Amino acid sequence: MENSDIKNAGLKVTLPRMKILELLESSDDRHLKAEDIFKMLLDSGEEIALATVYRVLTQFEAAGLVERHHFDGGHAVFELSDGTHHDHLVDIESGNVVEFYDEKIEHRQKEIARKYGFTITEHTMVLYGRFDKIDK
Amino acid sequence: MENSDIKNAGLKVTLPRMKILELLESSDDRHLKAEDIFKMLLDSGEEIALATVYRVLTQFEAAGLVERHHFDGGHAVFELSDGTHHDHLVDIESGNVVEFYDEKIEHRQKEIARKYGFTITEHTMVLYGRFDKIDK
DNA sequence: ATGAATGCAAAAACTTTGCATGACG
DNA sequence: CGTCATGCAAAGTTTTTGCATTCAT
Repeated sequence: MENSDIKNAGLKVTLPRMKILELLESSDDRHLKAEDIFKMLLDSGEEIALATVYRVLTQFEAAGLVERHHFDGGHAVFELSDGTHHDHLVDIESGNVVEFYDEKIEHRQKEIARKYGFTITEHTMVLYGRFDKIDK
Repeated sequence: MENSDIKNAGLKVTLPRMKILELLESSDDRHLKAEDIFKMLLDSGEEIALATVYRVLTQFEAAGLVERHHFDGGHAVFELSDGTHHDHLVDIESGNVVEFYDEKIEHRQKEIARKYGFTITEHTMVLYGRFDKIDK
């Protein structure tokens, strides 16, 4: 259960934290803005402040529970981290996000870092574009 | 000269636009925040408004003259586009940015897009980390 | 009980916009 | 000269912070 995740992060198990974590786990859309989360929680009858959402997400990020991404658009999106790294395809029309992982790219990134004498702590790759229409 | 760039973009050649373009061309740091540009111009004695910097950068971006990136940190950085695509190494301590281009990665990205039925219009790859200390 | 977490409101950081004035072609 | 661009200030967004109150342990 997710309570242990919160505890392991050295955080008290509070209602807001549980609700946010539950929402991130159950949401269809894995990539949510703070405001999305805030509104979804309000809609489901929770009492929560937007400031709390930001604070909790920042704590979860520090604990490695979630990842914060800055896709184009000037706002951050958060996703539950699943331990494994992955990159993103972002549909510039719908905003839909698809995750992918490619061993060749990961490997090549390491080679590049070595070439530049660079130690990677984190990396993001985002392909912006459109998913082909499936006209039938 | 850069005046033709501005004209080709369908924009009047005004002092603010020229100064911003000149600064982007001459700056040591190729990646600047709007506020950086604003302050640098003020420091060099120009009279300009921050709003103008944002407006001009947005126009330049639309014209393909500059690129806007959203690295981690909640603010956009702008760089003069040189026609060729490249990716970035960002030093998480100093904020220094190094550009690189890797044919293998570009090629692999296209393969991935094809696999997902995705048409890429743009893409960014950022490696965050540290440049190895060169202790002598 | 006591230290941490929350809610609220205010503020901060970044960016956009309305409008009167000024400059380009 | 007409139109487009600028400056200024105000407003919009997104995110952070201070403080009194509430909650978890």
